[in-house]
Amino acid sequence: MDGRNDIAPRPRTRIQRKNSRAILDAALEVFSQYGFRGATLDQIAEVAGLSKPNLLYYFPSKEAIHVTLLAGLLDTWLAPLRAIDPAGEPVEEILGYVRRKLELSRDYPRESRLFANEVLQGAPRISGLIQGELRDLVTETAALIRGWVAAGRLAPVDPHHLIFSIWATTQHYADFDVQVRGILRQSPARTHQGALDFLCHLYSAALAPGGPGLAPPFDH
Amino acid sequence: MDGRNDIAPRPRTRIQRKNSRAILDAALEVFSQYGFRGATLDQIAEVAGLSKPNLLYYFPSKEAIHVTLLAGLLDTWLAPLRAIDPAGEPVEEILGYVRRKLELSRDYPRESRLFANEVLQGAPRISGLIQGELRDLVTETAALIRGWVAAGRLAPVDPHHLIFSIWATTQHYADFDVQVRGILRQSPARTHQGALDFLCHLYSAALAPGGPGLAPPFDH
DNA sequence: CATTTGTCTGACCAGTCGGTCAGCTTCCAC
DNA sequence: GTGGAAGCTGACCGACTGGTCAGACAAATG
Repeated sequence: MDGRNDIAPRPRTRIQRKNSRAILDAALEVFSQYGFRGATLDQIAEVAGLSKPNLLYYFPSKEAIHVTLLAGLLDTWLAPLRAIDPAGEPVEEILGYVRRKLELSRDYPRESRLFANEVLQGAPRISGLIQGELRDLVTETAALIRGWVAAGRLAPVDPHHLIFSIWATTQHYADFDVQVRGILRQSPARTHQGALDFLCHLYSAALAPGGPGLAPPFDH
Repeated sequence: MDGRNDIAPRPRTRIQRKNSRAILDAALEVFSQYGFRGATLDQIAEVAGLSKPNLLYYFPSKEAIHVTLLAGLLDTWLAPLRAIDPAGEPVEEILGYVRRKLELSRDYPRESRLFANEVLQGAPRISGLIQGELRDLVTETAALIRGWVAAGRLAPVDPHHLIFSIWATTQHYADFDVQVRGILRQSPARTHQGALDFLCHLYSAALAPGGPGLAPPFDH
C-alpha cells in the first residue's frame, strides 16, 4: 500500500528502482535549471514521463526529492578531494585535483549547478552537511597542505583559500556555462582544454616551492 | 493617473524617487536570496514597507523590477574592468583589478548573488547583455592582455581564462559566502584579507613575465 | 480463478501567486 | 480652499502550486 516513502532505504523491486532513478534524474535536470522554488512537480513529472501523483508515490514530498539529490551528490563531489594522495608529489597532487574537479564540471554540470543554487540561496537544506562532512574533509586537507608547506615542498599559501580558489575556478565552467559560452564562442571541448592549460599554469606557478612570492605580497 | 510604469525614464518627484529606490533595494534583497521565481511580490512589498498594489503602481510587473535591477547592475559590475589602465604596469593593473573585484564582492554581495542566480539559470533575461556589452568589453580587455603578453611584459596566458578565473575566485566569496563562512569560521574582514593575500600571490606568481612556466605545462 | 499486494491515475483541494480595479487619501498649484 | 492630479489600498480574480484520495489497474500468489 505504502510506496517507498522513506528517504534512506533504497528501492527493492525493478520498477521501483527504474522509476526512482527516472524521478531523480528528471529532478536533477529541473532543479539545477530553476532552483528549488522555481521548479515544479509537474515539470519534473513531465520530464520523468510519470504523473504527478506517481512522483508522490515514490517520494513523500518535493523537498524529499531535493534532499535525496543533494545527499547523494556530496560523495561524488568530494571524491576528487579524497583522492589526493598525502604520499604523492605536492604540486602534482594539487594539479591532479584541479584536473579531476574540472572534469567533474564538464561531465556533471547539472550536479554542480544544483549545488551552486542551493549554496547561493543560503544552503537552507544542507547547512548541516557543509559544517559537518564537508568542513571536516577540508580541515583535513588543509592540514595536509600546511604540512607540505612546512616541509618546503610547496610555496607558502593559505590552504583554505587555495581550496576555495580551485573550487571557484573549476566550478565556474559548469555554473556560469552560459556566460562562458556567450563570451568564448568555441566548442566545449576546446574551452575545457584551454581552462585546463590555464589552471595548470596558474597553480604550478603559484605553488612551486622557492618561487618568486615567498613573502606576503601585501602588508596588512 | 499612471505611475512611472516605463522602465527607462527615471522618476521625477521626490516620492517617486524615494519609493522606487525602496522597491529596488528590497527587490535586490529578496531576488538575490531566493532567485526570480523563488521571490514573491508580497515579500518584496513587505521588505520595502509598501503594499503590493503600490509596488505595481511604480513597476508594471515583477519581471520589470528584476530587469531594472539587472540593467542597473552591469555598469557597477564592469567598472573595475574598465578601470584597467592600458598604460600601467601589466601585473600591477591586473592585481589592482583583482583587488577591486574582491572589494565589490565584499561590499555588494547581493548584487553578485543576483547576477549569479540569473546566469546560473541560463540568463534568460540578460543573454543580450552578456553577448553584447559584456562580451565586447571582455574582448577588448583580452586584446589588451594579449598585447602585454606579446610585449613580454606578462607571462603567456590565455586572457579569457585569466579573466574567468578572476571573476570566479573573487565572486566566490560573495556567491558562496555561506559555504566559506561554514568552513572558515572567522570574521568577514579577516577572510577578505586572507583572500586578497592569497589571490595576489596566486596571480603575481603566475603572471610575472619570464617566470617558471613559459611553455604550456601540458601537451594537448 | 480469486485474493492480495504493489503500481498508478483523474479529480480534486486549500493555499499562494502575479496582477487588476474601483475608489480612497494626500498633495500641491492656483 | 478647492480642484485635479498623484499616491495609495482593500478586495478581488484566475492561474498555478504542492499535495491528497478513492479507486482503477497490474502482477504476483494461492
